[in-house]
Amino acid sequence: MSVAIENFVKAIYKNDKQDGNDTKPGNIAKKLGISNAAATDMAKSLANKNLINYEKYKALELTEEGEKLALKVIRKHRLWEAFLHKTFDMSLHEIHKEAELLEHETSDFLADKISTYLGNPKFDPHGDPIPNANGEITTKDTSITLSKTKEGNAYIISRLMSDDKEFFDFCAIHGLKYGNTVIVEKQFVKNKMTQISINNNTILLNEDFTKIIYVNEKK
Amino acid sequence: MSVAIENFVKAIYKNDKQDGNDTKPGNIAKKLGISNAAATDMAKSLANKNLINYEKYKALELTEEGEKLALKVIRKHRLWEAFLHKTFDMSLHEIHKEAELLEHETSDFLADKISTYLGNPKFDPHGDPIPNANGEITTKDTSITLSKTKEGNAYIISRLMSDDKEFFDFCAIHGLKYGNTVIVEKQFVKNKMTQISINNNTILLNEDFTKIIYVNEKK
DNA sequence: AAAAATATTTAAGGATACTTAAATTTTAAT
DNA sequence: ATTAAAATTTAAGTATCCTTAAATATTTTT
Repeated sequence: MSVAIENFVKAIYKNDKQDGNDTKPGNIAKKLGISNAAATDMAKSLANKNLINYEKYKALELTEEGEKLALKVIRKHRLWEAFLHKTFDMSLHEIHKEAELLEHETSDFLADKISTYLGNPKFDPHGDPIPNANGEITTKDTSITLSKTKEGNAYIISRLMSDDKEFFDFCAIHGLKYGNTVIVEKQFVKNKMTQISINNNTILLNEDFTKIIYVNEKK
Repeated sequence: MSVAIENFVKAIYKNDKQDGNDTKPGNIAKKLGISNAAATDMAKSLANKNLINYEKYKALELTEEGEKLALKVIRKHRLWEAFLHKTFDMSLHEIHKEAELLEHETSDFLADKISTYLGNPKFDPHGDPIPNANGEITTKDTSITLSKTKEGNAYIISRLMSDDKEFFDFCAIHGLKYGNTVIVEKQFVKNKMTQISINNNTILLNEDFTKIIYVNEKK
């Protein structure tokens, strides 16, 4: 499948299963940086290939085949991220950029080699789950966003759900990293801000960030 | 630049500097598996982009810029080959296939990371020279093809110049590998065959193979 | 040097993945 | 329930990279 098609099914999958956005053409178009008209065109074309179900004016739905393709691409993306992070010590933003390109030119054979080499990891360095070779993905996620944590508790960062360089740079500077511990000092409910302590520093995060940082309570 | 363009300049470079074929559109078309007409079209388009000099009915010539691009792609290809061979122990044929895809989606930044990781190697597992980040390539090659060796002498394999799976499979089976030693037992000049000994086995190679296996005399 | 063979170019056209602008449908507001 | 706003679709068109078939130029043979 072409790069455009792979990115299209990936965008549908992510909107649907991850970001909780709807999957109408306009939303997919925005995510991919193409016009609405182009998204409608692609939707028809993918329906012909039996990758999605398309009804005019309705949200786009992946078929079983379409979801399989999306999961394959996501698998390759996240395996590359894990690999580049480990092998070349590249930043969260860098690995995302490179993986975004490599994912489309990676054979299933090579993906399996990378996976084996890494010990078949279940999560990438952002904490995103890596589908296995059969397209099975760990979805049972008990973690919550920082915005929903309780004052006084300690949490372990489980996921940094973003593609944004500024966010990753911020995280790198302040030690917000997969596996690290944060203490929630105060929830400013009205202002939708959260005050946390990490590495003995206090920082105040607004909703933009507390909604994409996932954590598990530390016991 | 697009995949098609990168492959086009690469094909010109290889025909010209490596395989000693001429670089008229027809020859490039054959190498790339496209029609002659498509090659002519591309030639005009690349000339517009100042990647080649194009005169009707003449051989295609890379401009300085075009050669730079070709060397960049070749660098990425050969770095990937070296990397995949070392890290995942993949065969000569497999690394070629994968590198053929990855080469177009690899940033200069990542290429340099791979190079550093490998200790900035000058040759890939086929013995092909790897251009450095400035596009400089080791061309002073003192090696000769097996077809030109002398009876009774011992040689070290320095290069297996091919993209062909059958050839690589043959090499793998018989221990014909970069760095290994062969003894030339007999040259059948008339029949253009060469009898060699490797790992205490005697094998007889015809010209198809002796012209793409390069060696250096062992002292 | 002319004829035959070969290679290259031109011409016309197709598929893919986009664009903008206009028309249509859906959704939200009053 | 209309109307206004927003989103989606259709229509027309573009760029890239390919195709086959026909025209033209070059090269080889005699």
